[in-house]
Amino acid sequence: MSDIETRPRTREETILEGLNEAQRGAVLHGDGPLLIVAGAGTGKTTVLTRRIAHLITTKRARPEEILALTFTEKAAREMSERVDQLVPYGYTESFIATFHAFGDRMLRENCFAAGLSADFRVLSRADEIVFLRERLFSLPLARFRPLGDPGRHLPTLVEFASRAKDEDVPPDAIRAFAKEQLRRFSGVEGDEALSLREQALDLIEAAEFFKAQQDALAASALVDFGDQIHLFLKLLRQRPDVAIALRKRFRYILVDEFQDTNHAQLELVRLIAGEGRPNITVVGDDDQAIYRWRGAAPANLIHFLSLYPEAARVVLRQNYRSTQEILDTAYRLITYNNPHRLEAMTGLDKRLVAERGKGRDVAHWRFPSASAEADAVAKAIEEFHQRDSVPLDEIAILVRNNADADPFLRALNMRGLPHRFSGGAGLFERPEVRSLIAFLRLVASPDDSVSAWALAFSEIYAFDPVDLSRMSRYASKKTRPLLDVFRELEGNEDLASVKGPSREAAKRFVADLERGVSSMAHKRTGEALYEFLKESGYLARLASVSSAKDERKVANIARFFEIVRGFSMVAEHDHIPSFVARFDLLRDAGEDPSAIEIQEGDAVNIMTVHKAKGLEFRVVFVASCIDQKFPLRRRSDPLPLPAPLLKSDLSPGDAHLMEERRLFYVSMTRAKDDLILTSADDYGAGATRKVSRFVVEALDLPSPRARVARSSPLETIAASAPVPDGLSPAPAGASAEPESLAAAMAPPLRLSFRQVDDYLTCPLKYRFVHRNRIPLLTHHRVVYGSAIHQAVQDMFKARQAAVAFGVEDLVAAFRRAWVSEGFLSREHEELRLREGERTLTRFFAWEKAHPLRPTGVEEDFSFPILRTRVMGRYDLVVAGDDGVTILDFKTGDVNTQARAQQRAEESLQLAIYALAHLRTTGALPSRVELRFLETDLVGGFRPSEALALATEKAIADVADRISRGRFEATPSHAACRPCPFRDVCPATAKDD
DNA sequence: TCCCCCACGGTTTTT
DNA sequence: CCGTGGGGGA
Repeated sequence: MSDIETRPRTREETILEGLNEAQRGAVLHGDGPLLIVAGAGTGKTTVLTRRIAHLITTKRARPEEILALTFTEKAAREMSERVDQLVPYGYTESFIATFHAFGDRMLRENCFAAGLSADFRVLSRADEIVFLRERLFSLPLARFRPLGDPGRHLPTLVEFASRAKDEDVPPDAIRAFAKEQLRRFSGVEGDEALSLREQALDLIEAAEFFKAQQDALAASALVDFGDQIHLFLKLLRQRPDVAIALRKRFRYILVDEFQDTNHAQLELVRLIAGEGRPNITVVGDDDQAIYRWRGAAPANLIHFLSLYPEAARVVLRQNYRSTQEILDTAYRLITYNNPHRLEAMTGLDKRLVAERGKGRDVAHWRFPSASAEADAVAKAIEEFHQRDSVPLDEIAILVRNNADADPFLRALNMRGLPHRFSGGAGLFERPEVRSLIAFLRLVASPDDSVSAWALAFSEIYAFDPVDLSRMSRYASKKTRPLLDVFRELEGNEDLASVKGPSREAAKRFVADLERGVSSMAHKRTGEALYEFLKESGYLARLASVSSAKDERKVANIARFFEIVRGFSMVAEHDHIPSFVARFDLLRDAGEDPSAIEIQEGDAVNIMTVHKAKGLEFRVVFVASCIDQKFPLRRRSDPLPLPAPLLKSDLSPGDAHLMEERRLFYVSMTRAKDDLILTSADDYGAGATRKVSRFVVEALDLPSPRARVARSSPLETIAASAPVPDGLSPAPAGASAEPESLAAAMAPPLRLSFRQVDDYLTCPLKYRFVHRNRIPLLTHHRVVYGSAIHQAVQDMFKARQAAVAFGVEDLVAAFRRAWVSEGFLSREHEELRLREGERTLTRFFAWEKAHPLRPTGVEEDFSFPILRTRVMGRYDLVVAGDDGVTILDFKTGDVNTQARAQQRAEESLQLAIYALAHLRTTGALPSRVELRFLETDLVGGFRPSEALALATEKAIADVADRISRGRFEATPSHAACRPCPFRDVCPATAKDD
């Protein structure tokens, strides 16, 4: 140690000095297993790094005998660098890497022993999804019946499979458990038994699926990222010789962030380290385990002690980072996780002792609205920066999820404070990348008018909006692809009024597209895309105007090219159509790499708590501290792993809350000097939000309801701040005059149910579909639905005409109406065809048992509401003794009677039918019904006059807003997810 | 105190 | 769309 003391003290030395004699001996000189429990800000990595350096310099360990495993690449890099600095050789050959990198390398070194060919490939997530999808078609999944879109259930299954892997539950165990459940409940009656049986069946299906997928992957020597570890583990279990060789090779094993590793990784360490007294050091803090959803287990530390009971224990309590006030506040919070904490379980004392003294109080600021909260935080940051000279770099706003950052980003922008947001917010959402995607889509399917529209509208071509709208409407009217309209613009008399610049743009557009299509056959995706960028002149334009914005655009485009290149490496056929297919899967799998941020230098940090782990800042704001946000509401697993197979003994709810509390603990302990928790009453949803229970726990407030004293200097600012809730559109009163004038001038409107429905879903969607008339690509669900519909209508028309019509006629009608468009694959189409035939055959038999005698089939109706004419068509009208019933046939998975009834009661369509019948005949129908063809379920009711009048008012309101030109988007999860304009809509896009 | 209904809101990210 | 959990009513 003497060499250390002669140099000036560094932070590392301070940390080492903080250890008592025995601890220092254990950390630096100790042999055998060593568990270091290190709280926040105690220098975990430093101690580990020191130990590595000490092993090499003093204990004469050879660097290559040392294996150090970390959780992130960043941690691995940092550790390597610091070891390099400490070890006089100037370099080290120690294996310092993440678990994944280690598993990958070991598998490659032992591929033959593992039964893999030497050139096995590591799969991307998208590759894995492709595999899963292919398998899914061949499986008779009960609940996951690939009814509409087989890709829809993939996320559930993929997540299930990966969780099972992380929890280290083999498919066989899942299947065995499920079969046992099935046996137990097979004779038992009642709803609960039924649902347990159903769950068991699902589990069996999922386990089969999971197993089949694994076998398929192994057979083709493709391995997904998680499997590298699991395959390697399997190898080690089966081949003790490999494990022994590794044990000889890596005499020292060190693991950082031990609590963030999963069960499989713990076993990996054990298999390599062996029994006895291996030289293994793990460092972790159970209170900072925040990756449970990836299999991380705070109990790993306990588990380690049970594996190596003789392990030396060192607890690092000396905190060099924060003030005592911050530490105490955070500690008060985390003790609410007792008795499930290491301290409570083992009697260790982990209370942190600050080197830096007491410090200022932890504050909680509450505001009336989210924007007031954001404004006040931005203002406070400005003050910290200007008055106290805190560098912006040293200030962080921590959010629970990426979306929460929005108001803060806006507020910082308003004040001109530089900031960087490391939120994932989407590369694929950037306008410049969207344009490229639109180009690729359009090359792959030239009929895709949504993409054509998006690309034409983009800054690459910048069509005149009026002209574009006109051409688009024309395309829709003539049911031609938009691209064809561009192409044949020259001789088109109907579009003679299209202006010169638009004609130019269309010419360029068509030429670029045709070049793309002709390149498609012989060029790889990247090449074709690059050619497009070059030839369209877009790249040159971006490069010549060297603003920061354009630089970022170029950087984002470059990143997109990396993805294209990545695809090229694994794809068998790298051409645009296969890339587009793969891209869609990737996107469906939730993949969206973060866009480039070019903000360098001194800037405020905004990031999620997960990203902040391991970092520190002088001033930390923990934002949106309200119930349901932080802690975030628990979302239950769509397909839960059976409790007996889980390693945890906690209820899922408790485990979730404790994880969120650890997350809050992590965010609090990032602060060095000042910690401010902020919250607001209103986050735009109307209801007043409760303050987070964590704020109450940490600050020891009397009760969650008590209002925190607004003692901060920000109180005044908050009070005087305008309270825009972000939701209120343009002030209605101000522009009322011209709008009503516009309404009076507008031509009479014709509205169908579809139009009203689209407008209510999202006015912008209405504009896209019914105003701009962007022609849509056929979706397979539409093909299926309308073919079924057609067949059923044919049957009833025949009945009306007293013509014989058998089940074979029904199926024939179905086949006739079938259009081969929009299907994911040949198998998918076959599957859907068979599904349709089966459905119709069953329906035929069912209907024969209680036949309908329709008085009207596909009858048109139309009636006025003020100046608006409402148009529509009844599927089926049946006049009976007790009045008229109007029916509508539906396809789609409605499985329960309750659901069917609910759908009927909420159906705008049925309400419009009732209203139409009232207005056209003077009487309400006695009943309106939805009939679900797949399940033979019926939902219906007797419509009331009140419903009819309410519907009339709703339609009048929609008509009024349409004629006033109100098309503000109302983005929501429910509306945007199934929307065909999701990829091109500016309302879902993140703009600059 | 318990149960039912209604409104709310849609993760976190490693490789 | 649909689970969840809080709030309100009995």
